[in-house]
Amino acid sequence: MPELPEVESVIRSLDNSSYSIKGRKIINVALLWKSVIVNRSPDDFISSLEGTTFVSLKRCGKYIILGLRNLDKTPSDSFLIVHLRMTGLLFRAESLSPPGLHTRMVVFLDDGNCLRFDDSRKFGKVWLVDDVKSVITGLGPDASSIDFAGFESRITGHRRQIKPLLLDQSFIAGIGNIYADEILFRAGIHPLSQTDSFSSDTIRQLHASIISVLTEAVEKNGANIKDTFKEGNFIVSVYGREGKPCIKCGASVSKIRVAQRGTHLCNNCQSSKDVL
DNA sequence: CACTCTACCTGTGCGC
DNA sequence: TGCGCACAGGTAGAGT
Repeated sequence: MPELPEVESVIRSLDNSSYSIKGRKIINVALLWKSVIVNRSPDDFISSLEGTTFVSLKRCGKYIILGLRNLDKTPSDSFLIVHLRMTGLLFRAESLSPPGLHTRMVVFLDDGNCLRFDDSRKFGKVWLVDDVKSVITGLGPDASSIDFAGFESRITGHRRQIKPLLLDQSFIAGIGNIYADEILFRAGIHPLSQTDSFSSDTIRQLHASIISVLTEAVEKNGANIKDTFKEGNFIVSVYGREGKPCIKCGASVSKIRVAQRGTHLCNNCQSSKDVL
């Protein structure tokens, strides 16, 4: 389940010292499941991509933004935007390698490689736009780099349960279900806590946990959880560990539902005193 | 505004 | 063995 660290890892795998799609020209596109494209007809999508060259890669929250330029046209800049949702995989492969059962799109490059989008659940989405803002609207500041003052001023404007707030991409961008549980565990905060009950110390602790958990996970190329395509090395503390001993106190890790999401916590370490 | 529910999908793993 | 079903989770949109 790609969240901010996993998406960051995808970008780094497409742009590093041993290989980069930057400078590669698109010579052909195969759409194996047409509905993956949100905002264009398949023919328009393919013809608009062909002949363009990748010039930039960046991440906004969980969105992957691939900048393109067509040297034969004016205006020439466009953006291929990819959201992996839950099971999407975006990776480089050799053009001659056969597509998989769940391959939805293949972008063939001029160096014998291709950019492949696989997605078993078909939740992932792809856009081709001239203006990134037309897709990415209302996204909050990036969770991996938000400063304390900004975080504090945003959180004090809300009266909500903390876990759904962390998952709200318009509040801060990049956190998903796994890292929300990890962040709240590290901060010692119960996921049902009401944000308007937080002391300034609690807010400071929460902000520090967001930064430290995401920074460590990015450094380790994402979470080490089965089912994620590319095994990272970040070891989770509570996610998926229900019934197992808490790594801090040894009590049994609990699983509850919060906002319809499976939620893991240690009742001993994550104080319930702020819960209504 | 806060929250819940549903839809979108399909692979997995459970109980019977 | 195989069937049915709950479950997994990111996001949008409708409803309470």
